[in-house]
Amino acid sequence: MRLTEFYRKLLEIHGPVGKWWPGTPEEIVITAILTQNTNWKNVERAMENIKSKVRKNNLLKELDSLPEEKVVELIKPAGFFNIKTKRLKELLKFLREYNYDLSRLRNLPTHILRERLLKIKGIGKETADAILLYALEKPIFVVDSYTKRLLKRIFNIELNDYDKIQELFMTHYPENVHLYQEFHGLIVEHAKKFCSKTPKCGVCPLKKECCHVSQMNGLS
DNA sequence: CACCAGGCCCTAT
DNA sequence: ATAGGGCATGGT
Repeated sequence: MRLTEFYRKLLEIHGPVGKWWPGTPEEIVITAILTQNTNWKNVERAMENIKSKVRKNNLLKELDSLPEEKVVELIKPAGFFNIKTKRLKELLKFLREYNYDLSRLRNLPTHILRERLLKIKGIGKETADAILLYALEKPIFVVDSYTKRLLKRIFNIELNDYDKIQELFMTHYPENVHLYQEFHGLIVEHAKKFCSKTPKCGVCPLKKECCHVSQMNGLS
Protein backbone atom coordinates (compact mmCIF):
# COMPACT_ATOMS: atom_id res chain seq x y z
CA MET A 1 0.00 0.00 0.00
CA ARG A 2 1.12 3.55 -0.68
CA LEU A 3 0.98 6.21 1.98
CA THR A 4 -1.36 8.26 -0.19
CA GLU A 5 -3.91 5.45 -0.06
CA PHE A 6 -3.68 5.05 3.69
CA TYR A 7 -6.38 7.54 4.63
CA ARG A 8 -8.88 6.15 2.14
CA LYS A 9 -8.27 2.60 3.38
CA LEU A 10 -8.79 3.56 7.00
CA LEU A 11 -11.93 5.41 6.04
CA GLU A 12 -13.27 2.36 4.23
CA ILE A 13 -12.64 0.17 7.27
CA HIS A 14 -13.87 2.40 10.09
CA GLY A 15 -16.11 4.93 8.42
CA PRO A 16 -15.91 8.65 9.15
CA VAL A 17 -15.00 9.60 12.71
CA GLY A 18 -15.67 13.29 12.16
CA LYS A 19 -13.96 15.78 14.44
CA TRP A 20 -13.11 12.79 16.68
CA TRP A 21 -11.73 14.69 19.70
CA PRO A 22 -14.86 15.39 21.74
CA GLY A 23 -15.77 18.54 23.62
CA THR A 24 -15.70 22.28 23.17
CA PRO A 25 -12.40 23.98 22.34
CA GLU A 26 -12.09 24.95 26.01
CA GLU A 27 -12.55 21.34 27.07
CA ILE A 28 -10.11 20.14 24.44
CA VAL A 29 -7.19 22.21 25.70
CA ILE A 30 -7.79 20.65 29.12
CA THR A 31 -8.16 17.07 27.93
CA ALA A 32 -5.07 17.52 25.76
CA ILE A 33 -3.08 17.70 29.00
CA LEU A 34 -5.11 15.12 30.88
CA THR A 35 -4.75 12.44 28.21
CA GLN A 36 -0.95 12.38 28.25
CA ASN A 37 -0.04 8.70 28.50
CA THR A 38 -3.47 8.00 29.91
CA ASN A 39 -6.51 5.97 28.99
CA TRP A 40 -9.28 8.18 27.58
CA LYS A 41 -11.88 6.72 29.93
CA ASN A 42 -9.95 8.09 32.89
CA VAL A 43 -9.70 11.45 31.16
CA GLU A 44 -13.48 11.51 30.84
CA ARG A 45 -13.89 10.89 34.56
CA ALA A 46 -11.55 13.75 35.40
CA MET A 47 -13.26 16.02 32.90
CA GLU A 48 -16.66 15.20 34.37
CA ASN A 49 -15.36 16.15 37.80
CA ILE A 50 -14.15 19.46 36.46
CA LYS A 51 -17.39 20.22 34.64
CA SER A 52 -19.48 19.37 37.69
CA LYS A 53 -17.52 21.69 39.97
CA VAL A 54 -16.92 24.57 37.61
CA ARG A 55 -19.26 26.91 35.78
CA LYS A 56 -19.34 25.74 32.21
CA ASN A 57 -19.51 29.10 30.48
CA ASN A 58 -16.18 30.20 31.88
CA LEU A 59 -14.42 26.89 32.19
CA LEU A 60 -10.83 28.03 31.74
CA LYS A 61 -11.09 31.10 33.94
CA GLU A 62 -12.83 29.18 36.70
CA LEU A 63 -10.29 26.39 36.59
CA ASP A 64 -7.46 28.90 36.70
CA SER A 65 -8.96 30.44 39.83
CA LEU A 66 -9.00 27.13 41.72
CA PRO A 67 -6.13 26.35 44.09
CA GLU A 68 -3.85 23.53 43.02
CA GLU A 69 -5.01 21.20 45.79
CA LYS A 70 -8.54 21.49 44.48
CA VAL A 71 -7.52 20.76 40.90
CA VAL A 72 -5.52 17.77 42.07
CA GLU A 73 -8.63 16.29 43.66
CA LEU A 74 -10.72 16.85 40.54
CA ILE A 75 -8.33 15.29 38.07
CA LYS A 76 -7.23 12.39 40.22
CA PRO A 77 -8.84 9.73 37.99
CA ALA A 78 -6.65 10.81 35.08
CA GLY A 79 -3.47 9.82 36.93
CA PHE A 80 -0.21 11.82 37.18
CA PHE A 81 -2.43 14.36 38.93
CA ASN A 82 0.33 16.38 40.58
CA ILE A 83 2.35 16.97 37.46
CA LYS A 84 -0.75 17.43 35.31
CA THR A 85 -2.11 20.04 37.68
CA LYS A 86 1.10 22.01 37.28
CA ARG A 87 0.93 21.62 33.51
CA LEU A 88 -2.68 22.74 33.41
CA LYS A 89 -1.81 25.75 35.51
CA GLU A 90 1.05 26.65 33.19
CA LEU A 91 -1.24 26.44 30.18
CA LEU A 92 -3.95 28.47 31.91
CA LYS A 93 -1.41 31.12 32.85
CA PHE A 94 -0.61 31.47 29.16
CA LEU A 95 -4.27 31.59 28.16
CA ARG A 96 -4.90 34.25 30.80
CA GLU A 97 -2.93 36.66 28.60
CA TYR A 98 -5.70 36.28 26.03
CA ASN A 99 -8.47 36.53 28.61
CA TYR A 100 -9.04 32.79 28.09
CA ASP A 101 -10.50 33.61 24.69
CA LEU A 102 -9.46 30.86 22.30
CA SER A 103 -10.90 32.66 19.28
CA ARG A 104 -8.40 35.46 19.95
CA LEU A 105 -5.61 32.93 20.05
CA ARG A 106 -6.78 31.52 16.75
CA ASN A 107 -5.84 34.75 14.99
CA LEU A 108 -2.13 34.10 15.47
CA PRO A 109 -0.18 32.28 12.74
CA THR A 110 0.15 28.56 13.32
CA HIS A 111 3.93 28.46 13.61
CA ILE A 112 3.95 31.29 16.15
CA LEU A 113 1.29 29.57 18.20
CA ARG A 114 3.19 26.32 18.11
CA GLU A 115 6.36 27.98 19.36
CA ARG A 116 4.45 29.63 22.19
CA LEU A 117 2.78 26.40 23.22
CA LEU A 118 6.07 24.48 23.15
CA LYS A 119 7.61 26.95 25.57
CA ILE A 120 5.04 25.97 28.18
CA LYS A 121 6.47 23.45 30.62
CA GLY A 122 4.57 20.21 30.18
CA ILE A 123 3.46 20.78 26.61
CA GLY A 124 5.40 18.82 24.02
CA LYS A 125 4.91 18.52 20.29
CA GLU A 126 1.98 16.14 20.34
CA THR A 127 0.02 18.06 22.95
CA ALA A 128 0.74 21.35 21.17
CA ASP A 129 -0.38 19.97 17.83
CA ALA A 130 -3.50 18.39 19.33
CA ILE A 131 -4.47 21.80 20.71
CA LEU A 132 -3.70 23.44 17.37
CA LEU A 133 -5.65 20.93 15.29
CA TYR A 134 -8.66 20.16 17.46
CA ALA A 135 -9.15 23.23 19.66
CA LEU A 136 -7.90 25.94 17.33
CA GLU A 137 -8.65 24.19 14.04
CA LYS A 138 -5.25 24.79 12.51
CA PRO A 139 -4.18 22.41 9.70
CA ILE A 140 -1.36 20.54 11.41
CA PHE A 141 -0.86 16.78 11.53
CA VAL A 142 -0.77 15.20 14.98
CA VAL A 143 1.77 12.42 15.49
CA ASP A 144 1.47 9.98 18.37
CA SER A 145 2.92 6.63 19.40
CA TYR A 146 0.20 4.89 17.38
CA THR A 147 1.24 6.74 14.26
CA LYS A 148 4.80 5.52 14.71
CA ARG A 149 3.62 1.99 15.34
CA LEU A 150 1.43 1.91 12.23
CA LEU A 151 4.20 3.33 10.08
CA LYS A 152 6.41 0.50 11.27
CA ARG A 153 3.82 -2.28 11.03
CA ILE A 154 2.13 -1.30 7.80
CA PHE A 155 4.81 0.52 5.82
CA ASN A 156 7.91 -0.87 7.53
CA ILE A 157 9.07 2.67 8.12
CA GLU A 158 10.93 3.16 11.38
CA LEU A 159 11.06 6.85 12.22
CA ASN A 160 11.37 8.34 15.66
CA ASP A 161 11.77 12.00 14.83
CA TYR A 162 8.43 13.69 15.42
CA ASP A 163 8.94 16.45 12.90
CA LYS A 164 10.07 14.04 10.20
CA ILE A 165 6.92 11.96 10.61
CA GLN A 166 4.74 15.04 10.59
CA GLU A 167 6.50 16.26 7.47
CA LEU A 168 6.00 12.89 5.81
CA PHE A 169 2.23 13.06 6.22
CA MET A 170 1.96 16.76 5.47
CA THR A 171 3.89 16.45 2.21
CA HIS A 172 1.72 13.56 1.06
CA TYR A 173 -1.63 15.07 2.03
CA PRO A 174 -3.11 18.54 1.54
CA GLU A 175 -3.19 20.86 4.56
CA ASN A 176 -6.81 20.46 5.54
CA VAL A 177 -8.20 20.66 9.06
CA HIS A 178 -11.01 18.20 8.56
CA LEU A 179 -8.73 15.71 6.84
CA TYR A 180 -6.09 15.87 9.57
CA GLN A 181 -8.64 15.67 12.37
CA GLU A 182 -10.23 12.60 10.88
CA PHE A 183 -6.95 11.01 9.82
CA HIS A 184 -5.46 11.14 13.30
CA GLY A 185 -8.68 9.80 14.78
CA LEU A 186 -8.74 6.94 12.30
CA ILE A 187 -5.13 6.06 13.08
CA VAL A 188 -5.86 5.89 16.81
CA GLU A 189 -9.04 3.88 16.36
CA HIS A 190 -7.36 1.48 13.96
CA ALA A 191 -4.35 1.02 16.22
CA LYS A 192 -6.51 0.38 19.28
CA LYS A 193 -8.50 -2.25 17.41
CA PHE A 194 -5.81 -4.03 15.44
CA CYS A 195 -2.33 -2.68 16.16
CA SER A 196 -2.09 -2.75 19.92
CA LYS A 197 1.24 -3.81 21.41
CA THR A 198 0.04 -7.36 21.06
CA PRO A 199 -1.02 -7.19 17.38
CA LYS A 200 -4.30 -8.61 16.11
CA CYS A 201 -3.17 -8.81 12.51
CA GLY A 202 -5.20 -11.96 12.01
CA VAL A 203 -8.45 -10.03 12.09
CA CYS A 204 -7.11 -6.75 10.70
CA PRO A 205 -8.67 -5.87 7.33
CA LEU A 206 -5.28 -4.52 6.24
CA LYS A 207 -3.47 -7.74 6.93
CA LYS A 208 -2.73 -8.38 3.27
CA GLU A 209 -1.39 -4.81 2.99
CA CYS A 210 0.90 -5.07 5.98
CA CYS A 211 4.64 -5.43 5.73
CA HIS A 212 4.35 -8.81 7.42
CA VAL A 213 2.85 -10.18 4.26
CA SER A 214 3.90 -7.79 1.55
CA GLN A 215 7.32 -6.19 1.79
CA MET A 216 6.50 -3.74 -0.97
CA ASN A 217 6.37 -0.22 0.37
CA GLY A 218 5.99 2.58 -2.13
CA LEU A 219 5.75 5.97 -0.48
CA SER A 220 4.32 8.08 -3.22
C1' DC B 1 0.22 -10.78 39.34
C1' DA B 2 1.85 -7.93 34.92
C1' DC B 3 1.00 -4.73 31.38
C1' DC B 4 -1.17 -0.89 29.06
C1' DA B 5 -3.04 3.84 28.25
C1' DG B 6 -4.65 9.53 22.84
C1' DG B 7 3.44 12.16 26.80
C1' DC B 8 6.68 14.94 28.86
C1' DC B 9 10.58 16.26 31.66
C1' DC B 10 14.83 15.42 33.97
C1' DT B 11 19.04 13.04 34.57
C1' DA B 12 23.11 10.34 33.70
C1' DT B 13 26.01 8.56 30.40
C1' DA C 1 22.59 13.22 21.60
C1' DT C 2 19.90 9.75 23.69
C1' DA C 3 18.36 5.83 26.70
C1' DG C 4 16.08 5.30 31.17
C1' DG C 5 13.19 6.47 35.02
C1' DG C 6 9.35 8.93 37.29
C1' DC C 7 4.77 10.40 37.26
C1' DA C 8 -0.45 7.37 39.07
C1' DT C 9 -5.12 5.94 38.04
C1' DG C 10 -8.26 2.31 36.31
C1' DG C 11 -9.02 -1.60 32.82
C1' DT C 12 -7.82 -6.15 31.08
